[in-house]
Amino acid sequence: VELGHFRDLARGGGKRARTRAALLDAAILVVAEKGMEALKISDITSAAEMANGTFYNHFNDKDEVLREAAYGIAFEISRQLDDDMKDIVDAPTRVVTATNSFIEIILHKPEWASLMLASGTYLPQLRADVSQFLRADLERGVAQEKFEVDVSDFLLQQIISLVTVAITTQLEIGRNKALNIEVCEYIMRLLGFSPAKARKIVAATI
Amino acid sequence: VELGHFRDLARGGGKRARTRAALLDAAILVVAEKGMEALKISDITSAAEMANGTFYNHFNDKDEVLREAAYGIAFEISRQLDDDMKDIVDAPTRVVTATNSFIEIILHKPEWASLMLASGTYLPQLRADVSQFLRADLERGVAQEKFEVDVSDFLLQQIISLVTVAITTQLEIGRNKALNIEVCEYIMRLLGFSPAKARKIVAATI
Amino acid sequence: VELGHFRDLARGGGKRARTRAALLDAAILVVAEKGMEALKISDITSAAEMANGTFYNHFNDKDEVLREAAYGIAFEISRQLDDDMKDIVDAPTRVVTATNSFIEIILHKPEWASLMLASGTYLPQLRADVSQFLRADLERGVAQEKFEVDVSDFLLQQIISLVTVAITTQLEIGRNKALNIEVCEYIMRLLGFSPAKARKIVAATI
Amino acid sequence: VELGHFRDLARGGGKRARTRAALLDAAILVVAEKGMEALKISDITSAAEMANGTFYNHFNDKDEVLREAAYGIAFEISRQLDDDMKDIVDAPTRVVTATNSFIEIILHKPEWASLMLASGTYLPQLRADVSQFLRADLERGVAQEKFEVDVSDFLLQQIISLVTVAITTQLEIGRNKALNIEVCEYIMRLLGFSPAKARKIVAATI
DNA sequence: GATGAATGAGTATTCATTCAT
DNA sequence: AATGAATGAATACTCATTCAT
Repeated sequence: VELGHFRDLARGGGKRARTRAALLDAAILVVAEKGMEALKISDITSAAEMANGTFYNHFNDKDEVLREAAYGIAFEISRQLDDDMKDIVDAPTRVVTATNSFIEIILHKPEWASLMLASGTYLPQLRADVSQFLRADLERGVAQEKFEVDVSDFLLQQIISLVTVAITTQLEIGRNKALNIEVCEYIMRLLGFSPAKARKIVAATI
Repeated sequence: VELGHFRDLARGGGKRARTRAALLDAAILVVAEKGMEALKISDITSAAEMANGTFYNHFNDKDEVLREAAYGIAFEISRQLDDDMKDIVDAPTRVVTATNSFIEIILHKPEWASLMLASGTYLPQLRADVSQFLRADLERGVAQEKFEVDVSDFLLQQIISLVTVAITTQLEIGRNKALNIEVCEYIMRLLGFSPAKARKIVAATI
Repeated sequence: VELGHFRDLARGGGKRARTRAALLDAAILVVAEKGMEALKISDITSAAEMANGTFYNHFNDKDEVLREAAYGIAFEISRQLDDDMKDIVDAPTRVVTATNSFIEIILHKPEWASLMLASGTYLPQLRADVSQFLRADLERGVAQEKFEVDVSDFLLQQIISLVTVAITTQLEIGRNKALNIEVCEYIMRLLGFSPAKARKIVAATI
Repeated sequence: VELGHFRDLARGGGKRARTRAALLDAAILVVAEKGMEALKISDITSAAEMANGTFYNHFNDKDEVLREAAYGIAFEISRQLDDDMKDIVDAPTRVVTATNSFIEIILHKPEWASLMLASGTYLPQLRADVSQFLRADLERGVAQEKFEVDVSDFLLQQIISLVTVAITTQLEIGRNKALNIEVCEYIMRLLGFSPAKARKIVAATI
């Protein structure tokens, strides 16, 4: 059988770690199915095929398990993004690659999507952490005199919101590569490139 | 005392209409304070200084009162926007004006903001209705050969998300005219204008 | 239009009497549709096309309107039964006639049935009042040396229960003359007649 | 202390089974005290000395607990009746024995009576199940050329209603053996026996 | 007298949390 | 550590009753 991400990490660990991992995986699945609001502890434990009381041996409350799951996922996504981007120096190429890879990673694990998107609202710290990577690339682009913007939190939020829309749209209507290209072009335009230049950069990258 | 929007409309109406209006106003306030998820019927009735049973004389459930409140607000916003825009023919000017006015209207009634923003998720029909105005202006801009985009639902969602971020940011950090200018410039860039042209259009408009 | 029984009686009376009568008629209808347990005051007033507050101008509570309606119906049934029986002296003939007529009257006004049947449980006084007519005929039959029974409350209840079953069965499966004959024969048997004699008496009467 | 019927059955079972049994016993008691209509979940749980939420760990709603209690009681009554009747072949003797034993069993457990009697109305299936035993004995009696009747649902209802009256009367005025004899004689009369023969059969049996 | 809006006590139901086993 | 039964606070919703118009 296919294990969830956390159970996979916990393979070979102790029983406690494996139980905990199973709860984290279950929490992710349940959020994907029912959303964060409708989430019940008993949904998590029954998805993990455990007694409901077991939950409290590992977490104090709903928020705790969700926070931990969200950070775990975010960490894994960062790891994969780092992999994809470690040799790229050109800032526009980095931003386009990051955008496209991020969307692709999430759409390959759609059960992660709900939690990630909701965390934007529920876990401001997570959003801030994630933003730092983007901020670095934007500042790099400004330094390279490629981007014509002031790098600010507001700008970061704007770009993140464009990416978020690209993800939610594809979760609704199904995967669609063209939308990835489209959103990358819009981001490039937003960063100061002309439509033609934006198209060229994106086409050269993904 | 200052009345809420609905009580204001209901002035001179019958007792039933006034009570109903008070509940709509109260629902808006409570959503602004606690969010839509945490909303309890008893919050609404106690904010309206009524017995909880009174709620059910006027609405069947939470959704009904929220839907009605959201549509009422949307209608009022549309009315004001129409006012601001009735004589503008240039598409970019229309888009910039609409964006700026919309943000200003919401920020003048911050208690409307939560409901409006949440309605994007909860009332897809409302979002679709509102989108039509924007779509018309985008298509006008394409016809005028000012905008270099394909008008699609995806594009509409992208632009709406930029505006949404501008609102939520100002709700958090306080009103800031510069952000209105910034988001309008980004939208102009996204629609195909160069940074310089975008700046000029926005500066000429707001 | 056809009026209910009480409005019919109240024709020509004052407005107050007519409103009251309309409520009594409405109560009967609603009991017939929903049963006594599910009965709501607002059901009665809306069936009577009145405001719910009007109810309390005429009755103190549910029980009062139901009691009054039940007695009114019982009185009307008695009147009709008296009519059918005033010239009959033979006790077995009286009992068979009463049984058959009672069932027929109720089945002609099926909206009366629910209230009458329920009143057996809810209004012991009504049941006792009605029983007196039957008791008189039974005692007459004993005096005539036709019935071989001790007349007791228990016996009355037994006979009434047989009649009740005949009514409820026909309310469920539809009217069926044969069941009237059958129940009359069973009552005659119960009162001491042989099956053959019972059949003859019933056949001669209805 | 004396346990209720279900707790008695559940002795030695697990905690879950015992709690469930306690709720079933409590439901029976509460129905006996207040009737089925007035029954509240909180009545049941407080009679069982539990928190109200516990009810929902075991039953979905009122109907479910009542249905289960009614079937449990009916099963126990059947068991006892079977015991009393297993060696009796003569149909009239069987009917008289069954009638008398049924009444006696119920009057020994008066808290069962309300539920059983109400179940006639609320659980048509239960009534139908119970009727089958009576039907078998009536058909046996017809085959033995002892009973002069057509066996029909209507006849079954009639006899059941006579028994029901015998029970309710004794619940009201106290136990009274003579009424058992009386109702058995009436049933025998109804099945075609003369008063004298009916008396003899009943006297020989109980 | 009639109206019907407002009231609020009463009840069912859910679910996070505890804790004995 | 895991279990899962029990708990009870929280909340939605109903409807008899009141009372100002």
